[in-house]
Amino acid sequence: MANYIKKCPECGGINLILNKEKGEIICKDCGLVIEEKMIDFGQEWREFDHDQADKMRRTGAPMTYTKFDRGLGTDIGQKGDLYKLEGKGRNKYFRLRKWQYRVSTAIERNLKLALAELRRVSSYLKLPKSVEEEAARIYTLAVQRGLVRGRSMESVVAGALYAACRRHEVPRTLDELSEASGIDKKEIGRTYRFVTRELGIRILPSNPVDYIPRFASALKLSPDTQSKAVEILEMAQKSELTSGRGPTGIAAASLYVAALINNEKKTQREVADIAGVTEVTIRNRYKELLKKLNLKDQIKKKEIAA
DNA sequence: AAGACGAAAGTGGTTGA
DNA sequence: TCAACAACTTTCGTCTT
Repeated sequence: MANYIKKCPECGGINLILNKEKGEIICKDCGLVIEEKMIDFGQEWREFDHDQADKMRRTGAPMTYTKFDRGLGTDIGQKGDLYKLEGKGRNKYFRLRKWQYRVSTAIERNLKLALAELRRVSSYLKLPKSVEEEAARIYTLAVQRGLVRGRSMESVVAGALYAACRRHEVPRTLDELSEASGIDKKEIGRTYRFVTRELGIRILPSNPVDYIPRFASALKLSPDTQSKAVEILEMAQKSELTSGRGPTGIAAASLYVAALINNEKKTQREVADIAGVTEVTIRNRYKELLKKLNLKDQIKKKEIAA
């Protein structure tokens, strides 16, 4: 797995960090995110249950859910799968099979359109291929279960993408999804919750740390500040300042404080815009951070030194 | 003049009876 | 199903640099 890029185009630094899971290469010297869309070296699928496992584990040519006819139309309820199912799963499959027989052409048409849309949004957001795959799979499952009925195709696509991002710890905010897909934020949230609940997809609360590199890069903060922010974030988590709070707000506040400490001051407004929260939220988090951790000292010291 | 701060009122979502 | 509730936003006035 070679690193194709040897030097940072921004600063010429050679200190490049490869983040496999997020599909990112980050320059350690200037913090520039060089490549976000690179191939993912890890396992790019998740297995919900054993028949999924059989389908997804593979030797030989890869199959992909981003192609509309994969997993649909031709092979639901084929012999091999049925033997491995029992009870509820078996019934479900019989049901699906009958259902699918009737409307398979409609589903195919739907999928073809939806996956085109999915690819469009995904590339707009520069999401790793692995996330796109996951989203495609979620969407496929959703269609098979008839969850799209009564909802716009686009919103389900957006919801699936959002869920896929979360599962792969490459979180995008609802705002970003909304901008990319042109769907109302609330609508995405709604379908996202609905789909994940119906499909029994368990999503961990997103970790604020995952937002840091992207925000830091967008704010052109030094890698030093970036790691400082992560440090602060970890301290905050230990002090249980993070539970129940919006992860983006916490990430933003940590960055803001880190920037202060490192004399790279950004205004609250700037940070707030990038993170998609308001200044007020940053202030509140910021206040809590100062109070619970003794960061005050660190900032004071800097002021005196300066 | 711009940024930081905080109070007050409003919004959408979750929770628990 | 409804009301209480927490988190977050919007708006606005005041203080600081």
